[in-house]
Amino acid sequence: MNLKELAASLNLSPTTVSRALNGYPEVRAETRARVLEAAEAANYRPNSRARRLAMGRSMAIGHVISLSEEAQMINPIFADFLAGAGEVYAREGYDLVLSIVPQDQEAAAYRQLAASGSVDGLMIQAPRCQEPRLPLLKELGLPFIVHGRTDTASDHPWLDIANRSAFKQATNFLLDLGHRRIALVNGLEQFDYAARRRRGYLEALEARGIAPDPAIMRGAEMTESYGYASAAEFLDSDDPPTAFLASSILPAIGIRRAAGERGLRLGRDVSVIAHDDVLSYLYNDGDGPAFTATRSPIRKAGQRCAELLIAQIGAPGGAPVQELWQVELTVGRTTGPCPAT
Amino acid sequence: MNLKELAASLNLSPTTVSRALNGYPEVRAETRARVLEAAEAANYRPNSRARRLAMGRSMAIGHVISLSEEAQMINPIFADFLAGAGEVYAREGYDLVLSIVPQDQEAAAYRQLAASGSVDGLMIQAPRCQEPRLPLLKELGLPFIVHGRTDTASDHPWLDIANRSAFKQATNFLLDLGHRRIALVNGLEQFDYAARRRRGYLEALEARGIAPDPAIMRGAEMTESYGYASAAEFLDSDDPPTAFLASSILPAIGIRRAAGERGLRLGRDVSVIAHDDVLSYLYNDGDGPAFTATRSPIRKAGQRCAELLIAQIGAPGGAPVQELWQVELTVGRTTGPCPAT
DNA sequence: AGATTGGCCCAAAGCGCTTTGGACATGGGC
DNA sequence: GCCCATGTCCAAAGCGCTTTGGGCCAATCT
Repeated sequence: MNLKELAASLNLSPTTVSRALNGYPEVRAETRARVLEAAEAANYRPNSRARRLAMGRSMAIGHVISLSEEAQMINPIFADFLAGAGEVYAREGYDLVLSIVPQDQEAAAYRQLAASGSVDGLMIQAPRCQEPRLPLLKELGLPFIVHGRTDTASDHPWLDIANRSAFKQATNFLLDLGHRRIALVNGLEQFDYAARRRRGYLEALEARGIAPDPAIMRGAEMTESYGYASAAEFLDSDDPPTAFLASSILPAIGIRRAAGERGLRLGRDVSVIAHDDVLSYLYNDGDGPAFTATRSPIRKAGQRCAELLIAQIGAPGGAPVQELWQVELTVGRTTGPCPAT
Repeated sequence: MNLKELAASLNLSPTTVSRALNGYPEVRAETRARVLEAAEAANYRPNSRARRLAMGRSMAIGHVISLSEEAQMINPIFADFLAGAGEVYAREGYDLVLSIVPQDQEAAAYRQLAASGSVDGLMIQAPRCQEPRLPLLKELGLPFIVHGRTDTASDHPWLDIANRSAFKQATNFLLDLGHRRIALVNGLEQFDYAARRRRGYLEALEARGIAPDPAIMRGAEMTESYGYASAAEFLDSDDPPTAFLASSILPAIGIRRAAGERGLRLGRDVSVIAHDDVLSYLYNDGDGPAFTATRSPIRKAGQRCAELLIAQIGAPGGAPVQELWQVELTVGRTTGPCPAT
């Protein structure tokens, strides 16, 4: 059933039917009702291919996820972000077009989406400190928003959390508990968020005159086994840390495992603070693990980014929206005073 | 730059340029080369909206993920499946259209994708025992493939792993180690895979004349905290199990935490077998946790499903492909003989 | 009364491709 | 020398919508 047939069955022109369905005013109320009813009855849905062509818009947002040697995996954090954004897209009538490509085809994927007009906007995740996609995005001329920031001054829309201050705060919290040897189990520090967290950690140490020790600072893909391996190595060293700062709940779980194997209890023998993206399947609350955590729901970020992007597509021009979200430190059961030596 | 302009710049007709670009034979080799070169130089990419309309195909596959009360989360398993499928789509020139909707809009989402012609095929994940989407899918008439099976006899394409036999095998393995009280920490048993796993578990028990105890059998969304809570409760009961069967690594991690808190060591005091979907960020190998596991990479399943679906779209008709993958039990360090009482 | 407005509707022109149905040479076979 | 196959190209007709630019008539204004 297409528009022409529907129009014929109503003895109306396609023009009128189209207008009735799309809410234009120049159609009598009675006629509109008749059209809507017939469309409903026939289960008519305008052909999106034709619609997109005629309107010159795709009603779709592109997400590109690139898999590299280092990050072979689809980051679990992406998934929750996607869920948040996806909810908004569905509500607003946008499609979500997801491109999953090898990293060396990342630029090509963006070009393809833009040049072929498959999407009306792009969602950019996990920017690096020096983000090579930025010049590309300017060139493409599509609306976009970055979840996160970059080193360089930016005049594009972004949304980020206060990573530096969160980790500074977390480090200070541990310092206040008497910990002096604090390990950093960070994400890949080529990513801006990880670099900022490291900076916050270093600033806090420096403010107390503590020299950072590279031997207990690390950055890698945030998996459980990475957290485990790092903690195992640190704890077995001559000068083990008494506290850990982890960039995600996943490595924190690994740290807990390593500690457990060594008979160490979190919050008593070893303290751990994790950044908690509030991943839905790693619920960290209530009766749960209750990691002390810097917490910021990644899913909410996805929602908000989607809203901002859609707003920008709807009304281009204007100053780029830039939102910085503060992060709360919630105290759980994995931190405690530094044990006496 | 569109086709007409490109053609004009080459003193050719749009017809010829289109044919040259799309590899049709009726174009001189020299002309084709000229066209390709010019297209490359101009960074020309055919407008996908127009292309889709003209071809009557969308070159896109739809995935619908519905969030319900019980499953508010985007399942981490979906993410890896998506990654696998996405790789194949990218390689084959298909877009991945992801709809994330509240469960009560699930059917509407499928209808919308189909009736508006946004996609050429549908990927169905996580079928329930009595899957309400199946009649809907038949009605829609789009090619689709189900990752998993259903109770009812089916004449549609699917790909599944041997869940029942895997869990039967795992249960037998524990029984052979002398365990008699084995807890089941399953996924939501409205889903077919979980029901089958339960059946495998029950069959193995029955074969040894052991009556299953509902008090240590459970099914829910497979989170870490679910595994933790279940294990905590079971272990603190009057008649605690000596072994656990978990439907995913995530609850298994929770079980490990509960055991650890109680001073119990996995593989010695308590045995655990998990089903391992080989989620990339929960790597279970090498130096890692090495859960004894029934293992089947969900990502590979995603790849294969995508391949099968695309093949079906390319050549409709023919008998539906149905693939059943066997699952290997890999012995890790979380299982051991039942401790003497 | 004639002129003007506004409400309602329609015909037709795109949107930028692909594809059908030729057109026009050229060359080989008889 | 004629015919037909072959190679190469093009004009034009869609694909199914949206949107522009009227047309017509009843209601309102002067």
